[in-house]
Amino acid sequence: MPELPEVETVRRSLDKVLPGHRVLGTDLIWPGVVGYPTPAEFVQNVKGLEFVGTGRRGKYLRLEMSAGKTLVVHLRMTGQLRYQPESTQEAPHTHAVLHLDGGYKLSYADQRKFGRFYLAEHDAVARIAGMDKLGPEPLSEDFTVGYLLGLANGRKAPAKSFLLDQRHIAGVGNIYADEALFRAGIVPWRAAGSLNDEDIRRLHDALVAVLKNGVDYRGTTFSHYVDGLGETGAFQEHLAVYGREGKPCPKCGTLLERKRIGGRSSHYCPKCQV
DNA sequence: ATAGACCTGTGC
DNA sequence: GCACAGGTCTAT
Repeated sequence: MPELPEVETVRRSLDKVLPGHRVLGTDLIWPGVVGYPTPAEFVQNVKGLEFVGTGRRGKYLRLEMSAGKTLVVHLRMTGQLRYQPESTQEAPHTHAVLHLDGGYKLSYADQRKFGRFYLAEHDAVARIAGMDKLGPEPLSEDFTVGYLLGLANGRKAPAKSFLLDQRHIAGVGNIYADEALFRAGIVPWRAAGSLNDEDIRRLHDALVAVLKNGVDYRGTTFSHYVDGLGETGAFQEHLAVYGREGKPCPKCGTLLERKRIGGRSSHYCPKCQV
């Protein structure tokens, strides 16, 4: 599921309701969800902590807590983090429930069990969760055309794989990479180093625009993605190419195609993208 | 760079 | 039965 726009939408939804709540206790239904520390330590350490704020780095959600601790959550493909009343029936595949004061709970469901929780001191949690090698945030001022130009220079990797590398840009996933390449008119298999200045500028602008667009529409829901209050996104109604193979290109009407690039399905228009 | 691993489910 | 699914890590 979640790429930058989805994780950002989860963050914004939880930011309205979570701060101020204290953790009374945790049900770890499937202990494997805890990446750090041990499941028993996690349950012990999180008890009594209060949520104080939220943050996001790439696809990692940061829930800042009292006592200088941070709970990092990565939803991977099918993770769902929901703030809901204690009385709400748990969704299928619920692996962890943090019981909060005030009659609420924070429930984590994940069909494929890829997502992970990490709890550590504020300044150590990034390293532990593996988020210390992330590239710049694409919606920040750090992400410039010049940065992308220098980064792509000499790279043989396909543009698609180049965009998905979290060390290059944090938070871009399969949907938004395909959408950005379409908007920039670049086929996904073009070597990143073969893109000229004008290509890179278009790619940069397309990436920023499509990610902003995704955030504005509160993410893309195919089957699993929901925000922190269980609401689906709406960007699936505005996708140009992703998941639309065999359908007409919104620009030229040519039938869209799909190819595997770098092990991931890539959707493109054979006429608009070169 | 590609394949396999991690998991469970859906659709053809 | 097989392919495929929003992600990332490891091994070859």
